[in-house]
Amino acid sequence: MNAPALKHLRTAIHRFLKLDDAEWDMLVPYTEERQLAKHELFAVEGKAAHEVGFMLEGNMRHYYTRDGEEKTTYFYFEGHFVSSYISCLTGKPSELTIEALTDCTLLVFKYKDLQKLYDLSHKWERFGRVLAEYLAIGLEERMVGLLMLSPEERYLQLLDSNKQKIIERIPQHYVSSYLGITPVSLSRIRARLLKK
Amino acid sequence: MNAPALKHLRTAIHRFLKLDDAEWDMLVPYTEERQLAKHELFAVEGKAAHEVGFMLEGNMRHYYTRDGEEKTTYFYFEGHFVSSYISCLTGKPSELTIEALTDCTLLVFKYKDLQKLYDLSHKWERFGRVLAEYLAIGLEERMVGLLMLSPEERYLQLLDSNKQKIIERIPQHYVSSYLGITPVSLSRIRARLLKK
DNA sequence: GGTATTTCTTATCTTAAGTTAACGTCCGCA
DNA sequence: TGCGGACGTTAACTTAAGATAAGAAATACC
Repeated sequence: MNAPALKHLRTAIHRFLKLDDAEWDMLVPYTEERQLAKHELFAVEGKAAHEVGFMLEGNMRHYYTRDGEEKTTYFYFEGHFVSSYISCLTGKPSELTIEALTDCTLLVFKYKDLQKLYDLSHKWERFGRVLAEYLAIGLEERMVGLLMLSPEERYLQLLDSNKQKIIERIPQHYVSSYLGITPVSLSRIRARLLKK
Repeated sequence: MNAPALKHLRTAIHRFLKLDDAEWDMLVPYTEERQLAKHELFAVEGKAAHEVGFMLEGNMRHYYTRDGEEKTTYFYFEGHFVSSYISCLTGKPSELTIEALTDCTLLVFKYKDLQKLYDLSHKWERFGRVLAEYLAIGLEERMVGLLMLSPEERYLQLLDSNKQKIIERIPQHYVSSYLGITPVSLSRIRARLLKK
């Protein structure tokens, strides 16, 4: 077992709620470290997803496909959970694909093992609740941004976030589709902002 | 106690998970029926929210305010839960206002009472998880629609949903801001569609 | 190191949405 | 019942984004 990796995960979980050692130990045997090479996939559209990952290193994106075009709607960074979570929850085929943008290191566990913990432990069930609540809060913020801000404002907001350095290293056409605009449009917005 | 109202709520909860009578009875004493007149508010921007409602009758909207302008981002219908849920979760002041669009009848309970149930009962904790997951799934769908569909497609999608009849009775400028466009724009889209 | 591919920018043209304003209709309320 | 305000439509104009294409820059890969 990779102790620093597990410690990293435990710290991340503790941002949601504190687990005592016994509770934490329930998860450990189910975790497995995994490497993904750049461009490898963690979830594939059309296939039901069964796993949840925790990002130790690297970053990933997820995208939907429409009319043959990929629409990137989310990025994952170090310290985040990564999963086609809705597919895990519903058991239906994933509507999205998750791709490694760089070489990545993950801790992976199966969703059904997490469900076992939900069954066995009220505390883990609570973790599941708080995780879903956290997810919902993030999605709500994102949605409000899409409804209330212009593409330019959304881009500035993204740069303001603490992920600016990483964003700058992500291919721009992925960022543009995250913002809901075309790559050409983002390029123009950037040119406009430079002049100011 | 209003038995049909409670039955309606129980049925709605059972869509998430089944409660036995003892579990259900834990909630009942905390519920209270409430009438809201058209234009009355259920949550107010700037004030922390403490309540969760269940809609027995009528419909509501929630909106954010920006530059003095109201942006409607959600509608609530009969059989839905209504709450400034994020404010309840975080304890922070609500960023949104919830307004009755028609006279409404609600069953209301306090979020802190729900939290008590979370503490007392694994099963209720699970309800909280499933509710949050349901919320997240809905928000994800909404977000993907905003990113991948044109305003016209979003409007058609909204009409296709099972709420068409109700949507048609909601003032159009609320619908337009739900779609992320101006009232003028929605009016043009409608004119365009009529010609087809 | 050099070639091929991907990515980003720039330009042109088209299309649609934003803005503002005018007008008609409907509705609530005095 | 009549007045005032809210709502929806239409029109004219402005602004910005989409589509397409071409070229430059960066990157990947042999």
